[in-house]
Amino acid sequence: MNLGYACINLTLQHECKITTNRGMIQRTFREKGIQYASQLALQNVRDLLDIVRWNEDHGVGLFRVSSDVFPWASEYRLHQLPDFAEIREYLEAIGRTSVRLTTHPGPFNKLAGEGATLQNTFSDLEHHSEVFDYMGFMPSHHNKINIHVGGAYGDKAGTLLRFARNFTTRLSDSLKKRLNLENDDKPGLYTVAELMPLYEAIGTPIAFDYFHHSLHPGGLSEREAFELAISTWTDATPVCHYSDSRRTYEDPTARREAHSDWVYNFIQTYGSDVDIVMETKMKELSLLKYREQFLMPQSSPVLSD
DNA sequence: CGGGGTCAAGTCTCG
DNA sequence: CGAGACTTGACCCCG
Repeated sequence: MNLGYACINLTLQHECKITTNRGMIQRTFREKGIQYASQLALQNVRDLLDIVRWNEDHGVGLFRVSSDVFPWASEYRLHQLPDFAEIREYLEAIGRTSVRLTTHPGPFNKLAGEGATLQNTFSDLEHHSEVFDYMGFMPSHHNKINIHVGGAYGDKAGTLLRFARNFTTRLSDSLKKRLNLENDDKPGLYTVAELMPLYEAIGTPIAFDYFHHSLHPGGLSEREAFELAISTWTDATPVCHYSDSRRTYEDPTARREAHSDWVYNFIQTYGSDVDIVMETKMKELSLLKYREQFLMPQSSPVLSD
């Protein structure tokens, strides 16, 4: 099992200002254009390599790449960036590491949407796939591009049909082989069971999100939903997302959907081999702490006393 | 250089 | 019915 975390390494961020999400507001992009976007992207990929190598050095075999590495990516093609040759070398170096890289494009991606929304979704998702191409990854769910269905539009079944049609007819083959779905935390959206027909229609595996499931289980036990979800991964080790509840463990006034800073419970995988992305606010720190608390026998209170 | 207002996109839910 | 959240607070201006 690989444990991983998402987008930010707090240790490197605080010690060396290493981050991958340099960006700019729209006005700055209008004023400075692709030239400046290229400079920021170059710094971002350089730092991404440092973060991925840090992960390797610390036995962290899974990492979610931020979607902010290329600022305003929808406004240009990667090969048009003035610094592209150098950027590409960094992407290739990142791809040669042993860390399993995944990504999670933003909530504006609506593959069941229409018009400009749908066009923007195609462009953003293909961008994520292209970055993985430059990293040298064969298209598969080993390097997943994880999204939510993104809305129900008052008609869950019809929305899934539109999603499946757009997936089948409008996406590149590489993207199709990388895209996967995730269960939602809101009652109006999709449980693992509700995503199964979509998986059966178009083959998009389901990343099981423990916390979302706890908020919106749809009649299945955690074990049932977990096992259903991991049964959909046929070309790669299943990925699950984990967080505890901030409201339960850290702040009774927090929203019920808020993620915790740390992990407080042993992550039950029911005997299956899965990879787990920790979606906790303390990032790699919560991962290191979890490993010490729950995975290293010598630190168990029972044995060390 | 620190603090605060502001910031692309869509949809849903909370307050 | 508007603000806040979502995978992630950071940018940018002003004092």
